[in-house]
Amino acid sequence: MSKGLPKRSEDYSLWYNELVKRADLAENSEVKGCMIIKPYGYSIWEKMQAQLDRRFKETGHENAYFPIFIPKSYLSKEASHVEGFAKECAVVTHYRLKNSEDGREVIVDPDAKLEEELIVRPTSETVIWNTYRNWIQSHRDLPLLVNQWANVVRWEMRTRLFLRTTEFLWQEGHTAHATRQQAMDETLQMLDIYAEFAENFMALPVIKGLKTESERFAGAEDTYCIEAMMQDGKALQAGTSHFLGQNFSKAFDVKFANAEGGLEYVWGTSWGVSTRLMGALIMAHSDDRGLVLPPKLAPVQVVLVPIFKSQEELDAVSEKAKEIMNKLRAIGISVKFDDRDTFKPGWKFAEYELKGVPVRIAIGPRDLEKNTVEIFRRDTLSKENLNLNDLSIEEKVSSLLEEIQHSIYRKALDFRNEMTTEVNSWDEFKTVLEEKGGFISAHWDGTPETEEEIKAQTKATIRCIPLERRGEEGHCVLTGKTSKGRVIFAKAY
RNA sequence: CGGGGUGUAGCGUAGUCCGGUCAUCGCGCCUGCUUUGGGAGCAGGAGGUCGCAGGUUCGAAUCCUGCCACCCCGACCA
Repeated sequence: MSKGLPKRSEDYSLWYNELVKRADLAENSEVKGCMIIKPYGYSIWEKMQAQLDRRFKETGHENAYFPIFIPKSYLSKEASHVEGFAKECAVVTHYRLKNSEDGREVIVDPDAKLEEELIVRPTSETVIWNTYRNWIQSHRDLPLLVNQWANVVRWEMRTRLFLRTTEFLWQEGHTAHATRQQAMDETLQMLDIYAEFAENFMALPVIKGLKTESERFAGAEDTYCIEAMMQDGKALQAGTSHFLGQNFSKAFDVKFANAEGGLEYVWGTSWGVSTRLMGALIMAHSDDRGLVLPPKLAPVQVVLVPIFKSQEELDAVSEKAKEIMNKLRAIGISVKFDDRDTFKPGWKFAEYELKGVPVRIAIGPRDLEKNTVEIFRRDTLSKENLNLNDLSIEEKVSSLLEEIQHSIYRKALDFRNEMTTEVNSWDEFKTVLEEKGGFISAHWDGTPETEEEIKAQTKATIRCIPLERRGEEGHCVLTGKTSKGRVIFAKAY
């Protein structure tokens, strides 16, 4: 078996799957469609969680936890919500097991049938709005700004590690407001938080936009999203923020007494990002050697690899390595010193590249003589010899980490720009989509019928109507009818 | 649920048409020696109801029947 990964350019899916497994991020569970997130992968998710959670708290949100089980009747209360979710849910019908007659296996006890089935949450709007009815009476109870970190289950037909798994981890915010404007402000605020997180921490450029009616969340009045481009030119929806209007407050009868003494339905939002972000992170930056992690999310930012032949050499090198490690840790850089003698340096180099550690420092006997180290950056694969007499290692590493963070963002942005094409005719649309891929910026007549027809012919969907688009009248790329502006088309995950 | 594949050691595989020293090879694992600045070399070793159940045969990984599981393409989708 070859030790390298499959080539990204040859088989993108195979490359992705192998990378996820080999870099120790996750693996398929024996339970179909479910994923086991391994410790290394989970530690990246934890870093993402920490940053997002910090921003949620800074903007006044609090965490809470709601049940995983939803009585079936709750799901029937919001008509379009039923449409959107009813088909893909796991259902609990019984609450007890018993031994079979011959005692050789465990069976579902037929006597333990639930009167009302419980649905394993595909999302929590219904349980939460059912609860909000009791929490909200007055305008003084508003706004109610709650987030929960949870798992949800959607019984998808086809799954893919991180991008679409039967069970996934996410964060879902659910807020209630006194006015339409406040709810809309919240919706857009959270969209901004997602976009900033993607760009500043994941080094992932995203397009903020509005979903079309057919791509809208079931039960929302408007769905906003951030869309990212992967290295194969396909689009990935990386996060959504929904303006729910009064749909759920009406369905669950959540009213408040306003300052004038009148009774009104509250205005809602919900917003979420999931472990799919892990998939986005992996697919956006990685190469044929493995993962490339942005320093701000790397569980290990710097790895120190000693080169030695004997215990004496290791002792001498270790002393120097630990000195460097302490200096780096003192300024908040996460450092791992890998002094295992069960693996050789070359093996370690390859391993940490596979795992995406941004910076590697190698120190051997030759370095001790000259007071140097070899420093390697993962994103560009370039090596440099540093003389420690001439510079401060802390300053060097910390500026290098910043440089890497910036550089991989820039690279992803350049790629996206290069892979975004403005097209003005149907022939051009099909040619570009087929031969180049990526995002296509084109005029659309605004009808679901046209959108559907384009999807049927090309598999491309409207990823979003960008929030920042210049006012430009035009003609629909398919029908030639008038259009108020360009939208982003792409094949999507 | 449609269409196409595949099940052989922890992983990846050869062998299946043409039944008979055929259970192959690589990775990984274990032991020893030599190695250690880019995934080490050599020697030895452990590990298998060939997906399951029947059948044909002197003899089945191989042929036949049934079942099961998984993968890929579609429908579904954060």
